[in-house]
Amino acid sequence: MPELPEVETIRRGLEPHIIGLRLQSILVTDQKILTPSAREGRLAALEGQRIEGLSRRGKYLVMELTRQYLVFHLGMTGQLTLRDPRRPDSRAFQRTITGLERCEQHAPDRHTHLHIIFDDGRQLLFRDIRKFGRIYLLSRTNDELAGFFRAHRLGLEPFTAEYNLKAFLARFRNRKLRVKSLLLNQSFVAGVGNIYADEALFEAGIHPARRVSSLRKAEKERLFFALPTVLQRGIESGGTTFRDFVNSDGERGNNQEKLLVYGRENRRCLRCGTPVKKVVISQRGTHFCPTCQPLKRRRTRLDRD
DNA sequence: CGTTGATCCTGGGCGC
DNA sequence: TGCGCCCAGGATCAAC
Repeated sequence: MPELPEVETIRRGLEPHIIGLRLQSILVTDQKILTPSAREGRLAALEGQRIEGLSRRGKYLVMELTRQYLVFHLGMTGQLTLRDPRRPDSRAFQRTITGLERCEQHAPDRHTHLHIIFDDGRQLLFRDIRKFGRIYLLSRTNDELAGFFRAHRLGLEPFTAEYNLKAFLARFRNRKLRVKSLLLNQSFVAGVGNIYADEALFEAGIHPARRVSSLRKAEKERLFFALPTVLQRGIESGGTTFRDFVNSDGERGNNQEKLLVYGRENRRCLRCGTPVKKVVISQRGTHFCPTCQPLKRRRTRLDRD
């Protein structure tokens, strides 16, 4: 479930600690998470390369090395944590109450599929219970990164200049799918997943089952502003942890306490008190307030005969 | 091309 | 206590 805010939280946590480090060795214990570009010993080429940058595009985390890019996608349950073997580990990846577990690194276990060992002895561990995560290896010398994102059809990047109202409105075209489905499509706005899609639609007062073609301009504009709002809130709260997300220090996020509809089925809407409903759209659990996000436009004086 | 639905994967929660 | 069942969902791919 790592979406843009969770990946950005990890990026910000790792960046100050790993820039400048040299990769000493890579240990792979499950090839499943490696795409063909990173398989069959190709990761050995990383040894000796230095980390020059750590960036993010949508839900992808990009480690910029001397000659190559190591690209991570965390899928549903992917975790990237730093570990110093000279320091004590937390006992296990136990579920803990938010805030209790502070800066406790975790020892590798049977779900840890990749170890990157740095020249100072520290390790970056990739752990992924459901193995939906993927690791890609790209050339940096003949820059394959832009082509990679093009091939994966990544759309507008929030918090950049390309995320502007004109480009946003242009991406609706004459599409017929439901607005929730559009938000989950990474070729629309990159980095939005199930949680933040529901939150943005609540923020914008739009029913998730609305057909995109039925949206009025004012509604599209509200959505344009709602998306960065909920994403920014997620980043500032250190990401959303329902079960598996932890930051690079092994800590849980706090944004689950700030969510307005996601995971609040049958509980009262925090704005109006109506019980929050949950339906399935595009095979995804979808939460909304039937009052704040009406499916049909309420009749107003102007609508009457 | 646009859209929908199956698929991958594991642990947790539930009913019995 | 334990078993079987079902659910959670991001991206990809097949099908229409």
